[in-house]
Amino acid sequence: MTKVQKAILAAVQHPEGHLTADEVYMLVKKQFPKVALGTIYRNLNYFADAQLIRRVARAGGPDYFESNTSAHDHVICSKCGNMMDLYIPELKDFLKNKMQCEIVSFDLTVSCVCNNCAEGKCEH
Amino acid sequence: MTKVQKAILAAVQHPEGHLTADEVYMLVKKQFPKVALGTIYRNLNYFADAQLIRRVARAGGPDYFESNTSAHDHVICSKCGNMMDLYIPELKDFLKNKMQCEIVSFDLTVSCVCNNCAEGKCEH
DNA sequence: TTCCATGCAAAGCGTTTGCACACAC
DNA sequence: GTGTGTGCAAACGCTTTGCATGGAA
Repeated sequence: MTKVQKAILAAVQHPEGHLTADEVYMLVKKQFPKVALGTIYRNLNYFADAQLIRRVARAGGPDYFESNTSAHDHVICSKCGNMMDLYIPELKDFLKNKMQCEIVSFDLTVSCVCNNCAEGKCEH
Repeated sequence: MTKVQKAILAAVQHPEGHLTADEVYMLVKKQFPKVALGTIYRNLNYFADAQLIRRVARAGGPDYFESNTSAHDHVICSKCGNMMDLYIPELKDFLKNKMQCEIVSFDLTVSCVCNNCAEGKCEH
């Protein structure tokens, strides 16, 4: 693995972090000023295919990349836009009972006002 | 309301239909050959803002537009790509109990093999 | 005449890709 | 030397936007 690749992986591996390709780009650029955005994308896709990281595709905005590859969904704060992990282990079975076809996968994103925003102390 | 606007609305109002802007464009073009894609988008957005239709945003592909504005989610067949409506009335309360923040909205898309594809008689 | 919807084309955004170079082994 | 990762720039798909025209009231 290349130095650049290590830096990209390290950037994404921020725990609980959900970074856009551009944010990864900015981080890696500090260490390797000549790195190209294409390289970032190429390697993020490579890592995602290899299941080392997970790509969280979003409509109407850039995709996010996260190191948490375990099955989970996401919450996005409608005020600050911060993305957080969401674990609902029972959801899969709940859905399975509602469908009349075999579930291949599912994608849930909940939008809500995060506690920090609700308390007016959000730093995002 | 303009003739073009009526044609756009009529195209989307296909029951159970989920059309991309481009598909609407093709349909309206039959009636108004000089119509522009920008006009399609402008009016689809206008209608969506007015709650006359609903925009179903998708990551990694064009958005869909549907006339069904009631609260519901979607199933997409992983084989043929056909999109269908999904009604799970209990889902909202189910999620409400799982979250520690106030839900603003949520978006669920289930991917599965539709019955037609499973039986090998899918026309899509 | 006034106004707003339209056609057209250009630009926008996020992402991918072709190509030649450069580095590591 | 051989090969694969890289920088760079162009192109991509979908969508939005600026602007001048045209049609309806």
